[in-house]
Amino acid sequence: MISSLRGMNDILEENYERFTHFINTATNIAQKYGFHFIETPLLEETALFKRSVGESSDIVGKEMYQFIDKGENDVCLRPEGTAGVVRAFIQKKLDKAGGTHRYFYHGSMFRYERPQKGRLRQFHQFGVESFGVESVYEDAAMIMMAADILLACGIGYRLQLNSLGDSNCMPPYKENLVNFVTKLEDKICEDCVRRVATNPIRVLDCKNSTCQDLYATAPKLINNLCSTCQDDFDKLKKILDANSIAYEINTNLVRGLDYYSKTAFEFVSDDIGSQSAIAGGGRYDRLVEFLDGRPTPAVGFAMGIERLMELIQMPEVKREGYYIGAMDDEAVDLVMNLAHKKRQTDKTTIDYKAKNLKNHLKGADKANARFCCVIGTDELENGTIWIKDLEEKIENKIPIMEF
RNA sequence: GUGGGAUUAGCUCAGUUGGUUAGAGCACUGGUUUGUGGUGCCGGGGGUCACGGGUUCGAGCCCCGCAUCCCACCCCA
Repeated sequence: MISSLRGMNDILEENYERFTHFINTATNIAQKYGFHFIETPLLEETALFKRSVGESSDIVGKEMYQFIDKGENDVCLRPEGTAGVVRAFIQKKLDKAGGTHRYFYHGSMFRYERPQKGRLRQFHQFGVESFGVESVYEDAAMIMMAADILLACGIGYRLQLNSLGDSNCMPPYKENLVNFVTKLEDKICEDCVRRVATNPIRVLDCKNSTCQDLYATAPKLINNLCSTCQDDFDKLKKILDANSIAYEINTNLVRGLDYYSKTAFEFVSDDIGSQSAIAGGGRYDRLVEFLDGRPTPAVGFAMGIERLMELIQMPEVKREGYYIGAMDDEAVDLVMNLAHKKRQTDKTTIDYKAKNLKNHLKGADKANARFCCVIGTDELENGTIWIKDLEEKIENKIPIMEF
């Protein structure tokens, strides 16, 4: 038997119901916020991700499905969605057109990681990206949209917030931190030594308690923001307060992708194990420029659909449509004919075998039909059909012509 | 990538110190004497015990390998 590749799952049956329910709910809400659907290719030039996500990130450094195609192009399966959307935005010259452009997308992402619960090699994200709005109100709207989607799906969460600063305050802070940590280099753990070289801010997040003690007096970015960043961060908190969105400040929250600046946020669930981030995003004002576009402010977030799936509260399934069965072999052809007619307007289930009434009622239950319709000898003779409303428990016979 | 655990029917799991034809519940399917369901009763199908080796007279059970999933690290959605 050939089975699917490691970390790559099929989505079917009950999982498909959950999956589509989420997509429909999220799509609906994104549209209410004025976002439009965008679809970008799964395969992109490798350079796109190296330049956007950043070569220092784990995603690009060791998790990409990268290969040389038959035309000798260096390509890879997208590990995240933002880079492709930004590329499309620039390619369509919307950066030069000006104005605001808001998109949402959903689809497969690929990362060559060791799978565990909530971490797959092919997984699905729902994401949104907003271009051209510098105002921090847009950051707040993003967070509110994500919160609305989670709420609509009945998913509980904790919202963590941080500011990563901008090109004014981040570089000097980073230098400051590197100096601080470098002095401790012989005392900190191996991972931290590596982090100093790749993504220094991550050391603050280290789980090693020795490291944590050493970093207690480390400079915090949140105390070193420039006035613009500080004002925006304060304003963001005010907007969220005014709209009853609860949050906690996590000064160690660092997005793993290099392109983020200023607002960074993460929605976390305590009910799905160690892979607890269910949505994450933030502002990325410099990314369009990095990818050769005209400087354009932007903000976005992405949600991990598989992680949300088991948290989604599914709406109660209601009885729907018709079930039609025959109690006599001679009636089967007629049943088939009626079903074809009924299917033009309603969901209709049909049993091809003649059975007694009890079994048809059982079948109608199993199909979760609202109406159980049966044709037996009596009905054949009189040209009628027996119909029972399984919810209201009302039954009657009507002429077949009126069915 | 590192360390640990698990793997028996479609699903959730039993399976004794290694010993005959490997079990249960649920699900599926059929019947239930006269046309009333979701919740009665009786029956039926379904397993290369993940896979590959080894030890043994004999392996679901012991040993080695491998795959997948799970947990932690790491990372992130």
